[in-house]
Amino acid sequence: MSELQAIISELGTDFFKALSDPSRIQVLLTLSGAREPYTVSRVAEACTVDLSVVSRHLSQLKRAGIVSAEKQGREVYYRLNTESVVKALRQCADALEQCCPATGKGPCC
Amino acid sequence: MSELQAIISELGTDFFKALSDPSRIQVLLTLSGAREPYTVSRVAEACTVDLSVVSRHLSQLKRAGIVSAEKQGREVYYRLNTESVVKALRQCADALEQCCPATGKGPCC
DNA sequence: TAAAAGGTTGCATGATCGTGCAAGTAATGG
DNA sequence: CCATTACTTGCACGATCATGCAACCTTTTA
Repeated sequence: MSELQAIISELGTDFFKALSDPSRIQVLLTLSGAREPYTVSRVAEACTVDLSVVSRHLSQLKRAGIVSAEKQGREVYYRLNTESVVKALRQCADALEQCCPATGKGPCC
Repeated sequence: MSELQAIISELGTDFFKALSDPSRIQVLLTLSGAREPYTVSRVAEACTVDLSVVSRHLSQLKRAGIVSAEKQGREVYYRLNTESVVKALRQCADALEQCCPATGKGPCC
């Protein structure tokens, strides 16, 4: 099994699926611009869809490992898992490049 | 508009959507292991779904800029756009990191 | 204890999507 | 020419999905 396949299998398609919806991207961008963890309500303020929808999107992003949640009282604070997302993207890029380097020495190009 | 938003907007959700299906990942992995461009039939041999489905997936990957196609006679040769995909992944990672560096000096973490 | 606030979940609906089969198109070969 | 090969596209079907509303659960507050 190739390096690339191992990485993608580990990530699962859930990672990319989580990034494949405009509303979820809006949620992600909102969190990326936040100076501190945001509550669901706060995220929803920046979105056009219903709060319940935002809640579901946040759950999905959490399942994909893209955000983390911490409950405090009746509020839930979400934050972007910047490090792990960056790491995942770079691992994909590295594995892809290793398989097919720009030098043209790789197997596929 | 943030750097991250600019990059994601330019990529479009089609990029991530193209990577969010197991069959398309199978197509991508097949091409990533290919030593030269593959015809649709050749890709389909490595996949479990119908050839017509593979044809559609390749079209979608092409629309997302992930693969390129070149017609020669009655055959169509597909190859992975390694460089541009790697570039896109790295740009996302860089923009995300710039927004939220691991040093904790960023706005969101 | 009752009311209110913050989130989550059930439900229904309309839309998109993945799939296979069959028909169609284009190029090659007899 | 007609048949074959390589691929694309129309069509139908079942599954998944995004969404909003309402009901619900949990925690705080009056």
